[in-house]
Amino acid sequence: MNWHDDESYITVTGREPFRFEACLKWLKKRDKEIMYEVVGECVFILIPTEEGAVLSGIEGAYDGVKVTFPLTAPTEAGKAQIASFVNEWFDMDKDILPFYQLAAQDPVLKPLIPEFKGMRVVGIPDLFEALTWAIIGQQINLTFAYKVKRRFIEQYGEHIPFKGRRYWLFPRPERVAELDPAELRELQFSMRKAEYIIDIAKLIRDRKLSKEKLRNYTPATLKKELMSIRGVGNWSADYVRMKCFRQPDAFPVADVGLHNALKARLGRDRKPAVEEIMEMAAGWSGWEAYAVFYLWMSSG
DNA sequence: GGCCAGGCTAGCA
DNA sequence: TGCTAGCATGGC
Repeated sequence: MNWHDDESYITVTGREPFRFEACLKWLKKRDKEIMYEVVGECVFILIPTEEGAVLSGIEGAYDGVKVTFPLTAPTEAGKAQIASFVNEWFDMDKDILPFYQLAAQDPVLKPLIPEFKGMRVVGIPDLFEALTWAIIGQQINLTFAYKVKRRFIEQYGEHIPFKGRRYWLFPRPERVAELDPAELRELQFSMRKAEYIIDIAKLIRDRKLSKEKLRNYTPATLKKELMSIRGVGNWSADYVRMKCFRQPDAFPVADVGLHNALKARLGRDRKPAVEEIMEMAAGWSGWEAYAVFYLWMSSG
Protein backbone atom coordinates (compact mmCIF):
# COMPACT_ATOMS: atom_id res chain seq x y z
CA MET A 1 0.00 0.00 0.00
CA ASN A 2 1.22 3.44 -0.90
CA TRP A 3 0.04 6.39 1.14
CA HIS A 4 1.34 9.74 2.28
CA ASP A 5 0.69 11.92 5.31
CA ASP A 6 0.13 15.57 4.43
CA GLU A 7 -0.65 16.73 7.96
CA SER A 8 -4.29 17.80 7.62
CA TYR A 9 -5.11 15.10 5.09
CA ILE A 10 -3.66 11.94 3.60
CA THR A 11 -3.28 10.69 0.07
CA VAL A 12 -3.56 7.07 -0.94
CA THR A 13 -2.18 6.03 -4.29
CA GLY A 14 -3.64 3.27 -6.42
CA ARG A 15 -1.88 1.02 -8.85
CA GLU A 16 -2.35 2.26 -12.40
CA PRO A 17 -4.89 2.40 -13.88
CA PHE A 18 -6.94 3.68 -10.96
CA ARG A 19 -9.70 6.25 -11.23
CA PHE A 20 -11.69 7.27 -8.19
CA GLU A 21 -14.27 8.97 -10.41
CA ALA A 22 -15.17 5.57 -11.85
CA CYS A 23 -15.62 4.09 -8.37
CA LEU A 24 -17.70 7.13 -7.45
CA LYS A 25 -20.10 6.24 -10.25
CA TRP A 26 -20.76 2.98 -8.44
CA LEU A 27 -21.19 4.68 -5.07
CA LYS A 28 -23.66 7.14 -6.56
CA LYS A 29 -25.58 4.32 -8.15
CA ARG A 30 -26.18 2.74 -4.75
CA ASP A 31 -28.23 5.69 -3.64
CA LYS A 32 -30.13 3.71 -1.01
CA GLU A 33 -26.93 2.80 0.80
CA ILE A 34 -26.76 4.07 4.36
CA MET A 35 -23.12 3.36 5.26
CA TYR A 36 -21.80 6.30 3.26
CA GLU A 37 -22.97 9.55 1.77
CA VAL A 38 -21.91 11.03 -1.54
CA VAL A 39 -21.85 14.82 -1.49
CA GLY A 40 -20.84 16.25 -4.83
CA GLU A 41 -17.70 14.42 -5.90
CA CYS A 42 -16.75 13.44 -2.37
CA VAL A 43 -17.86 10.39 -0.37
CA PHE A 44 -18.14 10.65 3.41
CA ILE A 45 -17.89 7.59 5.59
CA LEU A 46 -17.19 6.72 9.20
CA ILE A 47 -14.03 4.63 9.30
CA PRO A 48 -13.36 2.48 12.37
CA THR A 49 -9.88 2.75 13.88
CA GLU A 50 -8.38 1.66 17.17
CA GLU A 51 -8.73 5.23 18.41
CA GLY A 52 -12.41 5.36 17.52
CA ALA A 53 -14.45 6.06 14.43
CA VAL A 54 -13.17 8.85 12.21
CA LEU A 55 -15.42 10.69 9.79
CA SER A 56 -13.52 10.79 6.52
CA GLY A 57 -14.17 12.55 3.23
CA ILE A 58 -12.70 10.82 0.19
CA GLU A 59 -12.23 12.54 -3.14
CA GLY A 60 -10.26 11.84 -6.29
CA ALA A 61 -6.61 12.84 -6.55
CA TYR A 62 -4.16 12.48 -9.42
CA ASP A 63 -3.57 8.72 -9.26
CA GLY A 64 -5.47 7.88 -6.11
CA VAL A 65 -7.55 9.60 -3.48
CA LYS A 66 -7.27 12.39 -0.97
CA VAL A 67 -8.82 11.78 2.45
CA THR A 68 -9.79 14.69 4.69
CA PHE A 69 -11.12 14.66 8.26
CA PRO A 70 -13.95 17.14 8.78
CA LEU A 71 -14.45 16.48 12.49
CA THR A 72 -11.41 15.14 14.28
CA ALA A 73 -7.91 14.58 12.98
CA PRO A 74 -6.58 11.09 13.67
CA THR A 75 -3.09 10.37 14.97
CA GLU A 76 -0.39 8.94 12.76
CA ALA A 77 -1.49 5.41 13.69
CA GLY A 78 -5.11 6.26 12.97
CA LYS A 79 -4.17 7.67 9.59
CA ALA A 80 -2.39 4.45 8.71
CA GLN A 81 -5.51 2.45 9.54
CA ILE A 82 -7.69 4.79 7.51
CA ALA A 83 -5.31 4.56 4.57
CA SER A 84 -5.51 0.80 4.85
CA PHE A 85 -9.32 0.84 4.92
CA VAL A 86 -9.54 3.09 1.88
CA ASN A 87 -6.96 1.04 0.03
CA GLU A 88 -8.98 -2.08 0.72
CA TRP A 89 -12.38 -0.53 0.04
CA PHE A 90 -11.34 0.40 -3.49
CA ASP A 91 -9.02 -2.57 -4.12
CA MET A 92 -6.33 -0.04 -4.95
CA ASP A 93 -3.32 -2.38 -4.82
CA LYS A 94 -4.58 -4.79 -7.43
CA ASP A 95 -2.89 -4.96 -10.81
CA ILE A 96 -5.92 -5.05 -13.08
CA LEU A 97 -4.06 -4.87 -16.39
CA PRO A 98 -4.47 -8.64 -16.92
CA PHE A 99 -8.23 -8.11 -16.67
CA TYR A 100 -8.12 -5.46 -19.37
CA GLN A 101 -5.98 -7.72 -21.55
CA LEU A 102 -8.52 -10.53 -21.44
CA ALA A 103 -11.45 -8.12 -21.69
CA ALA A 104 -10.04 -6.77 -24.95
CA GLN A 105 -10.56 -10.23 -26.45
CA ASP A 106 -14.05 -10.65 -25.04
CA PRO A 107 -17.14 -9.48 -26.93
CA VAL A 108 -19.20 -8.96 -23.77
CA LEU A 109 -16.59 -7.13 -21.70
CA LYS A 110 -14.75 -5.18 -24.37
CA PRO A 111 -17.32 -2.36 -24.71
CA LEU A 112 -17.33 -1.78 -20.94
CA ILE A 113 -13.66 -1.01 -20.50
CA PRO A 114 -13.44 2.47 -22.06
CA GLU A 115 -16.46 3.65 -20.09
CA PHE A 116 -15.31 2.36 -16.70
CA LYS A 117 -11.54 2.30 -17.06
CA GLY A 118 -9.82 2.49 -13.69
CA MET A 119 -12.90 1.29 -11.80
CA ARG A 120 -12.24 -1.20 -9.01
CA VAL A 121 -14.57 -3.65 -7.33
CA VAL A 122 -15.91 -1.51 -4.51
CA GLY A 123 -15.69 -3.76 -1.47
CA ILE A 124 -17.03 -4.34 2.01
CA PRO A 125 -13.91 -4.57 4.16
CA ASP A 126 -15.70 -5.71 7.32
CA LEU A 127 -16.45 -9.45 7.35
CA PHE A 128 -19.57 -9.25 9.53
CA GLU A 129 -21.01 -6.52 7.35
CA ALA A 130 -20.22 -8.44 4.16
CA LEU A 131 -21.81 -11.66 5.42
CA THR A 132 -24.84 -9.87 6.85
CA TRP A 133 -25.44 -7.93 3.67
CA ALA A 134 -25.11 -11.06 1.56
CA ILE A 135 -27.71 -12.82 3.69
CA ILE A 136 -30.10 -9.88 3.79
CA GLY A 137 -29.92 -9.63 0.01
CA GLN A 138 -30.77 -13.27 -0.66
CA GLN A 139 -33.91 -13.77 -2.71
CA ILE A 140 -35.47 -10.35 -2.12
CA ASN A 141 -35.37 -7.31 -4.34
CA LEU A 142 -32.60 -4.80 -3.66
CA THR A 143 -34.94 -1.96 -2.78
CA PHE A 144 -36.42 -4.00 0.03
CA ALA A 145 -32.99 -5.32 1.01
CA TYR A 146 -31.71 -1.78 1.50
CA LYS A 147 -34.74 -0.97 3.65
CA VAL A 148 -34.06 -3.93 5.89
CA LYS A 149 -30.38 -3.04 6.11
CA ARG A 150 -31.23 0.53 7.00
CA ARG A 151 -33.56 -0.55 9.80
CA PHE A 152 -30.93 -2.95 11.13
CA ILE A 153 -28.22 -0.31 11.19
CA GLU A 154 -30.44 2.40 12.65
CA GLN A 155 -31.62 0.03 15.35
CA TYR A 156 -28.32 -1.51 16.41
CA GLY A 157 -25.53 0.67 14.99
CA GLU A 158 -23.92 3.81 16.34
CA HIS A 159 -23.75 7.08 14.51
CA ILE A 160 -22.09 10.48 14.44
CA PRO A 161 -24.09 13.44 13.13
CA PHE A 162 -22.45 15.86 10.74
CA LYS A 163 -24.04 18.68 8.78
CA GLY A 164 -27.56 17.38 9.19
CA ARG A 165 -26.69 13.80 8.20
CA ARG A 166 -25.94 10.73 10.22
CA TYR A 167 -22.85 8.63 9.61
CA TRP A 168 -23.11 5.05 10.80
CA LEU A 169 -20.96 2.28 12.11
CA PHE A 170 -22.24 -1.16 11.21
CA PRO A 171 -23.72 -2.97 14.25
CA ARG A 172 -21.03 -4.81 16.16
CA PRO A 173 -21.23 -8.62 16.31
CA GLU A 174 -21.08 -8.49 20.12
CA ARG A 175 -24.34 -6.53 20.12
CA VAL A 176 -26.10 -8.62 17.49
CA ALA A 177 -25.05 -11.87 19.18
CA GLU A 178 -27.22 -10.93 22.15
CA LEU A 179 -30.38 -10.49 20.08
CA ASP A 180 -33.36 -12.78 19.90
CA PRO A 181 -34.46 -13.66 16.37
CA ALA A 182 -37.84 -12.16 17.19
CA GLU A 183 -36.24 -8.72 17.46
CA LEU A 184 -34.95 -8.96 13.92
CA ARG A 185 -38.29 -10.34 12.74
CA GLU A 186 -39.75 -6.98 13.71
CA LEU A 187 -37.40 -5.35 11.22
CA GLN A 188 -38.79 -7.74 8.58
CA PHE A 189 -35.97 -10.20 8.53
CA SER A 190 -37.27 -13.69 7.83
CA MET A 191 -36.89 -16.05 10.78
CA ARG A 192 -34.18 -17.96 8.92
CA LYS A 193 -32.16 -14.87 8.10
CA ALA A 194 -32.48 -13.63 11.66
CA GLU A 195 -31.06 -16.94 12.91
CA TYR A 196 -28.24 -16.98 10.37
CA ILE A 197 -27.12 -13.46 11.20
CA ILE A 198 -27.28 -13.91 14.96
CA ASP A 199 -25.37 -17.19 14.65
CA ILE A 200 -22.66 -15.49 12.58
CA ALA A 201 -22.45 -12.68 15.14
CA LYS A 202 -21.88 -15.32 17.83
CA LEU A 203 -19.17 -17.04 15.79
CA ILE A 204 -17.33 -13.75 15.42
CA ARG A 205 -17.86 -12.76 19.05
CA ASP A 206 -16.47 -16.12 20.19
CA ARG A 207 -13.43 -15.76 17.88
CA LYS A 208 -14.43 -18.85 15.94
CA LEU A 209 -14.70 -16.77 12.79
CA SER A 210 -12.55 -13.82 11.78
CA LYS A 211 -11.25 -12.18 8.65
CA GLU A 212 -7.71 -12.52 9.93
CA LYS A 213 -8.05 -16.29 10.23
CA LEU A 214 -9.47 -16.63 6.73
CA ARG A 215 -7.27 -14.04 5.06
CA ASN A 216 -4.52 -16.36 3.91
CA TYR A 217 -6.70 -19.22 2.75
CA THR A 218 -6.56 -20.31 -0.84
CA PRO A 219 -9.66 -19.39 -2.85
CA ALA A 220 -11.00 -22.96 -2.79
CA THR A 221 -10.47 -23.42 0.93
CA LEU A 222 -11.95 -20.02 1.73
CA LYS A 223 -15.05 -20.81 -0.25
CA LYS A 224 -15.46 -24.15 1.46
CA GLU A 225 -14.95 -22.51 4.84
CA LEU A 226 -17.51 -19.79 4.15
CA MET A 227 -20.04 -22.31 2.86
CA SER A 228 -19.77 -24.26 6.08
CA ILE A 229 -21.54 -21.34 7.76
CA ARG A 230 -25.30 -21.83 7.93
CA GLY A 231 -27.00 -19.38 5.58
CA VAL A 232 -23.98 -19.04 3.33
CA GLY A 233 -24.34 -20.93 0.05
CA ASN A 234 -22.59 -20.75 -3.27
CA TRP A 235 -23.66 -17.25 -4.15
CA SER A 236 -22.97 -15.72 -0.75
CA ALA A 237 -19.55 -17.36 -0.47
CA ASP A 238 -18.49 -15.95 -3.82
CA TYR A 239 -20.03 -12.60 -3.03
CA VAL A 240 -18.02 -12.36 0.20
CA ARG A 241 -14.85 -13.61 -1.48
CA MET A 242 -15.34 -10.87 -4.04
CA LYS A 243 -16.34 -7.95 -1.81
CA CYS A 244 -14.46 -8.70 1.39
CA PHE A 245 -11.47 -10.88 0.49
CA ARG A 246 -10.86 -9.28 -2.89
CA GLN A 247 -10.31 -12.55 -4.69
CA PRO A 248 -10.74 -11.69 -8.37
CA ASP A 249 -11.74 -15.23 -9.36
CA ALA A 250 -14.86 -15.14 -7.18
CA PHE A 251 -17.81 -15.78 -9.45
CA PRO A 252 -21.35 -15.44 -8.09
CA VAL A 253 -22.69 -17.05 -11.23
CA ALA A 254 -26.23 -17.46 -9.89
CA ASP A 255 -26.54 -13.73 -9.32
CA VAL A 256 -29.76 -12.27 -10.66
CA GLY A 257 -28.14 -8.89 -11.22
CA LEU A 258 -25.54 -10.56 -13.41
CA HIS A 259 -28.26 -12.39 -15.34
CA ASN A 260 -30.17 -9.18 -15.96
CA ALA A 261 -27.04 -7.32 -17.01
CA LEU A 262 -26.16 -10.05 -19.51
CA LYS A 263 -29.70 -10.13 -20.82
CA ALA A 264 -29.53 -6.37 -21.44
CA ARG A 265 -26.06 -6.37 -22.98
CA LEU A 266 -26.82 -9.29 -25.26
CA GLY A 267 -30.18 -7.86 -26.26
CA ARG A 268 -31.99 -11.03 -25.25
CA ASP A 269 -35.63 -11.28 -24.32
CA ARG A 270 -34.84 -13.66 -21.50
CA LYS A 271 -32.05 -14.22 -19.03
CA PRO A 272 -29.26 -16.58 -20.05
CA ALA A 273 -29.04 -19.93 -18.30
CA VAL A 274 -26.22 -20.59 -15.88
CA GLU A 275 -24.67 -23.14 -18.25
CA GLU A 276 -24.57 -20.56 -21.00
CA ILE A 277 -23.00 -18.02 -18.67
CA MET A 278 -20.31 -20.51 -17.73
CA GLU A 279 -19.48 -20.91 -21.43
CA MET A 280 -19.48 -17.17 -21.93
CA ALA A 281 -17.20 -16.75 -18.94
CA ALA A 282 -14.61 -19.28 -20.06
CA GLY A 283 -12.36 -16.41 -21.10
CA TRP A 284 -12.78 -14.50 -17.86
CA SER A 285 -10.73 -17.01 -15.93
CA GLY A 286 -9.21 -15.51 -12.81
CA TRP A 287 -11.07 -12.23 -13.24
CA GLU A 288 -14.70 -13.26 -12.92
CA ALA A 289 -15.30 -10.89 -10.01
CA TYR A 290 -14.22 -7.91 -12.09
CA ALA A 291 -16.29 -9.07 -15.04
CA VAL A 292 -19.36 -9.35 -12.81
CA PHE A 293 -18.76 -5.97 -11.22
CA TYR A 294 -18.31 -4.21 -14.55
CA LEU A 295 -21.47 -5.88 -15.81
CA TRP A 296 -23.40 -4.82 -12.70
CA MET A 297 -22.20 -1.29 -13.31
CA SER A 298 -23.26 -1.42 -16.94
CA SER A 299 -26.93 -1.96 -16.25
CA GLY A 300 -29.75 -0.87 -14.00
C1' DG B 1 -52.96 -9.49 -9.02
C1' DG B 2 -49.14 -12.22 -10.16
C1' DC B 3 -44.47 -12.84 -10.94
C1' DC B 4 -40.03 -11.88 -9.44
C1' DA B 5 -36.41 -10.71 -6.19
C1' DG B 6 -28.10 -9.75 -5.74
C1' DG B 7 -30.65 -17.86 -2.57
C1' DC B 8 -30.34 -21.35 1.07
C1' DT B 9 -31.55 -25.34 3.74
C1' DA B 10 -33.41 -29.65 4.56
C1' DG B 11 -35.53 -33.56 2.94
C1' DC B 12 -36.03 -36.84 -0.47
C1' DA B 13 -34.92 -40.16 -4.26
C1' DT C 1 -25.34 -36.41 -6.59
C1' DG C 2 -29.31 -34.10 -8.02
C1' DC C 3 -33.93 -32.15 -7.49
C1' DT C 4 -37.42 -29.35 -5.11
C1' DA C 5 -40.69 -27.47 -1.58
C1' DG C 6 -40.75 -23.95 1.55
C1' DC C 7 -39.23 -19.79 3.29
C1' DA C 8 -41.38 -14.61 3.59
C1' DT C 9 -42.65 -10.20 1.78
C1' DG C 10 -42.07 -6.20 -0.75
C1' DG C 11 -41.71 -4.09 -5.45
C1' DC C 12 -43.47 -3.17 -9.64
